[in-house]
Amino acid sequence: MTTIHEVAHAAGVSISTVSYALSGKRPVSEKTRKRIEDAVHTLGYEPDAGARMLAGRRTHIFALTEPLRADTHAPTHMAFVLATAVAARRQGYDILLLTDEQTSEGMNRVAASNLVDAILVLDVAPDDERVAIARTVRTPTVFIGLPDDSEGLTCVDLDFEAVGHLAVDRLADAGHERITLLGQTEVSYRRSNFPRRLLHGVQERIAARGIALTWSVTGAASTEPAAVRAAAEEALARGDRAFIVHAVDDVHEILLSVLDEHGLTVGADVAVISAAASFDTAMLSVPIDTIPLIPQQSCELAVDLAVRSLDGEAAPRIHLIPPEYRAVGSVSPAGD
Amino acid sequence: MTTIHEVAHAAGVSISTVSYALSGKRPVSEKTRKRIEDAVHTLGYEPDAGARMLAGRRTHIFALTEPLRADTHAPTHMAFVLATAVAARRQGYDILLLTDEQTSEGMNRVAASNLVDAILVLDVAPDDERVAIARTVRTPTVFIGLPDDSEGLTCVDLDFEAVGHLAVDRLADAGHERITLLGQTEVSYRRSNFPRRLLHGVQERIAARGIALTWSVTGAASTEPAAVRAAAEEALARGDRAFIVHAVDDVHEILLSVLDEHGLTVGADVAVISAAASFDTAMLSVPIDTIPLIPQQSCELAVDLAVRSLDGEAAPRIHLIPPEYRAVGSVSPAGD
DNA sequence: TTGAAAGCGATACCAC
DNA sequence: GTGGTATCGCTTTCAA
Repeated sequence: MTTIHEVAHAAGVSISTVSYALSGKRPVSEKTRKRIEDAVHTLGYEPDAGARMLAGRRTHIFALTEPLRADTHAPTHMAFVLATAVAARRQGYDILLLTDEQTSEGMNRVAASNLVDAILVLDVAPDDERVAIARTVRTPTVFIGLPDDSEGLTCVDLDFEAVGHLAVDRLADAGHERITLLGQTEVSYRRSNFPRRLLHGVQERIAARGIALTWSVTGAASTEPAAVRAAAEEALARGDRAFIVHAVDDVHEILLSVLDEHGLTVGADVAVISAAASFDTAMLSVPIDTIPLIPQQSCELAVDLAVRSLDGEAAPRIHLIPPEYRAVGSVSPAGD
Repeated sequence: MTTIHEVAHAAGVSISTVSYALSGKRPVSEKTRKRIEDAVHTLGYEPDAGARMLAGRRTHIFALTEPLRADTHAPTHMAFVLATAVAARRQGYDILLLTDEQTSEGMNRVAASNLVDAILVLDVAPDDERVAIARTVRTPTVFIGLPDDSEGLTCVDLDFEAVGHLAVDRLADAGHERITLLGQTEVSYRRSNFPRRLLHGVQERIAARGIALTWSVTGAASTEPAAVRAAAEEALARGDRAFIVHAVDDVHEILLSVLDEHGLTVGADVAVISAAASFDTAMLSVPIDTIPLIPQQSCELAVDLAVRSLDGEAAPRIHLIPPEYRAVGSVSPAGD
């Protein structure tokens, strides 16, 4: 195993110079730096993780707690995990996985043993038990999601209420006076809080703009596609010609096929907006305007906040990411 | 931060006794052990991870490399990650995530820096680049999956060929002479090797038993359900009354609904076996005999092998897990 | 059955 | 701009 001593010897300098050359925490002359870098390269030197943790006060590891509930949407969840890992790595951090069954035990353990520099919390529930732990632990913690009680916490999330506002505004501006919201599964309105926040945003804005709303909870599209069809059919029967879809990709496809069966053209006869979807809506059979939920955005910001809090910057606060509207032509004036 | 010194002081012993009491590597009298345990408990002591890594030669961390390809089936993949994490934790190990973009770089880095005790490789491709790295690195590596060239490696996987044999045998024993295999997507037959192995097992056995086989590649069920329907319809038109399904849950459901539309009763008019599925086939609308792929099995064995290889046991070799048939009545004699 | 002390391999302070 | 060295907290001989 290559140690810093061997590198120092090969480069003809002391170990402290090697350390400083690598960390950049002290100026090193151009030539010695070059010699050191060469030695590092030819010897394939990589600082020992344990020694670095012990001597420095950084482990260069973040914990990621992810409670995999039965109703977790795997693709979305994976996108968040991946985005977090990539963002962390770019800042020189690795990700240590903390799964269920060890949620509280795991957080306490990694904190007490100084195994990680910070903890990132995924898939936050309204009454998340990890909130209490985050408050007792010394290790900086960043929530990707928003619990009901976020007092004193650092949280990052898409501004779902603003998503609701934005969606309604677009449809209202296009002249629609009746909107159907195809929502998530019933259970997700209880277990998570972002569906509620989006719904709330929508309700606020329809009230302000005098618009009629019908909100339909959808079942899991894969197991009960009939429920989604039924909701779509009823909406059309009611005369609704504007849809906000806050659901998985399958639900979008079902809606699109129902519209197609009725001979309705998206963007002409009927308006559709996909709200807070994290999959690529360009993959749908018909392009749909979208107000995307971008995992990379939330996760990069979360990692940034974690890093900054290690440097003493960053006071606890909630960071709501403003939504962005991406038009591709699925919304047009009503009745045109 | 609580250190081993404080624990030793509180218990009135030396730090070495504390260390031994906790590791159990040296006998400690009952009373002193009790005193130490009490001190540990009241002080909330947890050994410093960095110090432990440096002094001991174990980090108590396993790396898990998971290349998330575009065609990765998220739920299955998550099941494997989760199963690995749980199994590792039970043996006192945490999981460090190594994603794409850093596959080779990551493996080399964690190995060179002694960050992990072993590396677990998920989602193995036939010509996986991680095979070469595993051979150059000192860190013990266990593959969960089987690459084409597995010389000198430790691999764990379901015996997919045996799954093929078993499925054909059951159908043949029930008197079926014509079988349709609804397989995976085309791309997975190129990118992975377990679909090929299952197919091969099926082909071997139908040849041996003189049975006619039609193999259909299915598209992604969610985006091209029509392709799956078509394959099922053709099979019925051909007169096939026995199906082996090696695909995601959606494909199963489509087949079942086609059978239903034709007035065919599973287990009476037609035989269906689900091969190597990792989801719960009891959740399907009609119960189906299954030869399951159990992530927990592979992952637990893999973790076991990793742990054992640290103790110098376990020589490199391939571990194929024998398949198991679970009958629920979806297979019966042909033409009855 | 228990204790003293020598490392483990970095970081970062104190000198020069 | 560079070098010496105390230090981090634990594991593990070596001794008693």
